This record gives sequence, structure tokens and C-alpha cells, in this order.
Amino acid sequence: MTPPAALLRDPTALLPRLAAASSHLRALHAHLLVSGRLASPSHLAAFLASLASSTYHLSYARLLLPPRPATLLAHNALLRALARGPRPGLAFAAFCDLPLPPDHYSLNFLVRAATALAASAAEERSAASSGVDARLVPVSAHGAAVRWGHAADPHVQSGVVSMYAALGDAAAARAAFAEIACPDVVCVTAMLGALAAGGDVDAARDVFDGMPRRDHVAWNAMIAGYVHVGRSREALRLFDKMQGAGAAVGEATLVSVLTACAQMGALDRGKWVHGLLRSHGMRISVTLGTALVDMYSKCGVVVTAMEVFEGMGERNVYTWTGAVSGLAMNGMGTECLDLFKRMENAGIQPNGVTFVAVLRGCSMAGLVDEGRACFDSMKDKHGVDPWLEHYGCMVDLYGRAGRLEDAVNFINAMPVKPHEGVWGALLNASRIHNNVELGKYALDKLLAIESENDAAHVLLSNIYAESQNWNGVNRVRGMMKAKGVKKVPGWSAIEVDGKVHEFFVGGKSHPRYKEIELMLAEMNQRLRLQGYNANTKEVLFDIEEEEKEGAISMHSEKLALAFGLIALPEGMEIRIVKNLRVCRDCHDYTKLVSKVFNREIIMRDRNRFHHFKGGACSCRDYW
DNA sequence: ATAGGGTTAG
Repeated sequence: MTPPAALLRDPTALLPRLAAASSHLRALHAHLLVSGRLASPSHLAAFLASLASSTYHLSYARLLLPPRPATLLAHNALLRALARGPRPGLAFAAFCDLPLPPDHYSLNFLVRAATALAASAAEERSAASSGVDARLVPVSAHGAAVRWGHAADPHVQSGVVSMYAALGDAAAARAAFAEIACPDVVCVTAMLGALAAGGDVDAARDVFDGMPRRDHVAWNAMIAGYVHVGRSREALRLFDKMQGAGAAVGEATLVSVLTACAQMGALDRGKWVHGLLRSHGMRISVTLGTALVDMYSKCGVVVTAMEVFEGMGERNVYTWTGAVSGLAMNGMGTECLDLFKRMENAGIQPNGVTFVAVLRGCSMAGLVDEGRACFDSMKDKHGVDPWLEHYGCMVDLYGRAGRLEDAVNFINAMPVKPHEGVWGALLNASRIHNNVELGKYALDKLLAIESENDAAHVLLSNIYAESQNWNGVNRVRGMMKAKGVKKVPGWSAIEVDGKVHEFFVGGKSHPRYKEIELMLAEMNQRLRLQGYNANTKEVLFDIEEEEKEGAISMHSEKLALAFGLIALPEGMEIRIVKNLRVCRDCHDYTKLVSKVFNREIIMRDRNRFHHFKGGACSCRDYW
């Protein structure tokens, strides 16, 4: 990577290697030298910037710096390139080597470098990427701004606030913001973004509401803040207000709106955005295209997602990962693997997130050997260190396929301590394959790490219920009561005419509840004629009613399903999004409804899609 | 002559 010291002493010796790397840079250098333009600070700065954008050419770029510059321009250009480059930590070294006192530009680039460093440290989960302590970097950049008297520069100020935000330190961002005498709209937006990034969207909203002037970026920041914490409904409501306020709607906003639609499974709204893009002749950028792929995937329309994907001129790792993940979610394991291979062939380096997606795809489709090969290739072929999530995926892969022994052996062979996700995967596998002993074992391990995991308790209870062990069910219920573990209430959502209706377990608050009740009665009757019997095995104990069948029929997806049958025209598929996993009974029930009512039903649960048609489900009853 | 806030995958 870095050229040997001998080459650094004699830059001309670098030229052949430079040529091998990129002949056009060498030609450009020669041209600039001969024409005398390298003496011009702006040309030199531009050339330095282009050199410094590659780590390989960096040392060469440094040699071109004028020894006694009359201006900081060339140095600042180098700082800027380093800050934007793959190793932003290098900007710190360059900053220390400045032969002149830094100006407000230099400080700005230093702060940007610190931001990039903080962001990459957060992403990589390791602070050692540049040999600089990632937690000290922002403080020292901020300190340098104060030390050199540029802390009052508005560009530096907003940079410092968003730097602390990138580090995830909202308190430090607040403190820095409090120091600003007259924060302008940019600084306020940076503060708003810092609060939102820290998860405190309500505080962000207060800042937003208090702004004397809001430009489109401020609107975007607030909308994105809601999306960030999953409050997509409020995001869309704010987007409506934004349009009412006459703010300019651009790409960034629409990306956030698409993400909100994806979260909610709001296909109509998502399609509306897509139509808007087309009617305005907007170019589908990588980001926008990725958001579209994600939206269609999360609404269960894989075909359109892939059409958008194939039509994109440029795709990055986000785009590919989004598409791979979309196929995985929809249970298309083979297609998912094929796309992953295409990604490899296209020379796009997969990362940890990509592997989570492929492994999940393999797991959903029961492709055990293929998944194992992917896992092994992570480190060997791609240099990606497995995260705990990947180990969890592997346990899931073996476990779902019924290879419980392999799953246990895999856990025992793990080089790191298993986390709750690993035991959770084993617990779920025990449920699928009715292994009470293993389930108890997994839950014990899990509770030792995280004693209040509601989903884990529910899983164990379901294992007991499957084997008619009502004492076991009661025991788990008692454990939850004693520990105060609350089950997350289930909800299902369905979009009708662009409006998303939400149903909660046993909820009767919908304005059309009377009709829904009638429809439920009709459904139950027609299903019973087909031999349906409420499956009372997996009774979730959020319902205290005695009558088990009655309780089960009130699960939120059934309410949503009944409403869909009433409110959506015949022949139109019913799309339901729910926050938890579908229970066995609702799954059986929905399969039958798809047959008896001759409706296609697409249900997104916490983990994946179920495409019901003609009495069968795309998950092949394997989830 | 160089610079700021908002956008994509689990």
C-alpha cells in the first residue's frame, strides 16, 4: 500500500509505479509541469486533491507541497482530500505538519475529518481504524478550532455540532451549540439533526417548531428524524405540512418519504412518490433508486423492486444489499444467492450487512450448505470479520433446517461468547422442531444475559403450548408476571386508498368495527366448512379471556384481514404489515382465507413476507 | 481560489 521509504526520497522513482496505477495522473503531472501551471496555487491544489484521493498516491502528493508556501491553499486542498478520503485520520498528521497557522478553512476540513473518523468508528465497531483514539479525535478537532481562534466561524460551528452528532454524543452537541452566540439556520438544523440522531425526536421537534425560518433542509432533517426512530406516520404527516408550507421538495426528502413508506408497508404512497419522480423527470440517483428498491421490497412487490434495480445506471453496496435483502425477506433464497454472486462478480465488496442478508436468505429457504459456504467466504474471500449477528444467522440456518445438533456444535465452536441473538435462534429452532429440552436450555442461557426479553418468554411458552404442556405455559406466564416482563402488544396495519389503518389485538375502536365483526363471523363460518378448527396450541397470553378460540380470532392480523376483505375491491390483493411474528393459527387461518375467498394475501411479519395464494404460503410453512 | 445542516441496505 504505502510506497517504501526509498521511493519517498526520490519521487521520480515513483513515476513508473504511478504509471502502472493510473497513467492519466502521470500525464497530467507532466503536462502541468511543462506548461508551468504547477506553479499556480489553484492548479497545484486541484492536482494535489486528485492525488490525495487515493491512499497510494498520497505520499507523492505530499512531496509536491511547496516547502515555503505563501498561501495555505495547497495545504488546505490536501487536508480536504484527506478528510474526504478513505483514511481521514491522515488529515490530523497533515494538520500538525502545517507550516503556517491554520485558517478557518483548515479547521473546517479538520472537523470534517474528525466527523468521518467518528462515523467510520461507529460503523466498524472498532476504534482502531487509523491508530487514533476515535473518542479523542472530535474533542481535539474542536479544541484546535478554539486554540486557533476559529470557533466562532459559522461553518466550523455547524461542523462541530454535527461532528458530535456523528459520534452519537448529543450532550456534547448541545454543549457546543449552547456556545454559539447567534446560531444561523444551518447550525440550528445541525442541532436538530444531532438530537434526532440521538433518538430524541421530540426534543428535535421542539427545536424545529422554535425555528424562526425553516428551509427545505430543516424540513428534511425533521422528517428524517421521525423515520430514523420508526415514527413513519409522523414523518408522512410532516411531509404533508411541508408541501403545504411550500418548501422545495427534493431528492433527500423523497428518499426519507420512501423510507417511511417502506417501514409502514404503504405501497400506494410509495408508488405515488415513484410516479412523482417520473412526472417531474427526476433522475433516479443511487440513493433514490436504493430507497425505491427498499420500498418495493418491504411492500412485498419484489418484481418491481428488481425492475427498478435492473434499471439503475449506478449501484453501490447499499443498492445491492438492499436488493439481496429484499429477496431474502420475500423468501426467494435461490434468487438471493444468485444476486449475491452477481454482486461479487460486479466487483462490489459486500460488507457485514450484506452477509446478514444473504445468510438470512439461505436460512429462509433452507439452503444450509450454501449458507455455510457464504459464512466461510466472509473472512476468507472478503476479509469481513463475522459479527455476533452472523453467528446468530448460522444457528438459525442449522436450527430451522432441523439440524439442531449442528446448531449446538456451531455454538460450542464459536470463538466469541454467544449473545442473546444466538440463543434466541436456538430457542426458535427448538419451537419449530418441538424440542422442549433444548428450548429450556436456550432460554436459560438467554435469560442469563437478558432477563427481560419478552419475545423469548413467548417463544418458550409456545413450545410448551405446542406439546399441550399447560403447566409449562403457566410457569412462563408466572415468570413474566414476577419479573414484570410485558409482551409487546401486537398490531397489524393495512393500507386502503392511501390511508393506513392500524389494528391492535382485540381492538374494537375502528369506525367500521361492526362490519368487521360481521365479516369475521362470516369468515369463521366459511372456514369451518372447510374443516378449520382454531389452533389453540399457540395461545399468546396477552389475552386474559377464558375462551381460547374467541381470543385467538381477535389477533390483529385477523381484524386487518377482515377489514381488507370489506374495504378492498374483489380481486385486489390484501397487504398486511404486522410488528410481531405470525402465530401458527393465524397463518393456517390466512392460508384458508386465501383459498376460500380467492384472494391473494401478502403479509409482512417481523422477519419476513408470507405470500398466501390458493391455500398455500410462500414460506412453505417454514418460518 | 477551498467550507456548513438534510437522503440509501440489517
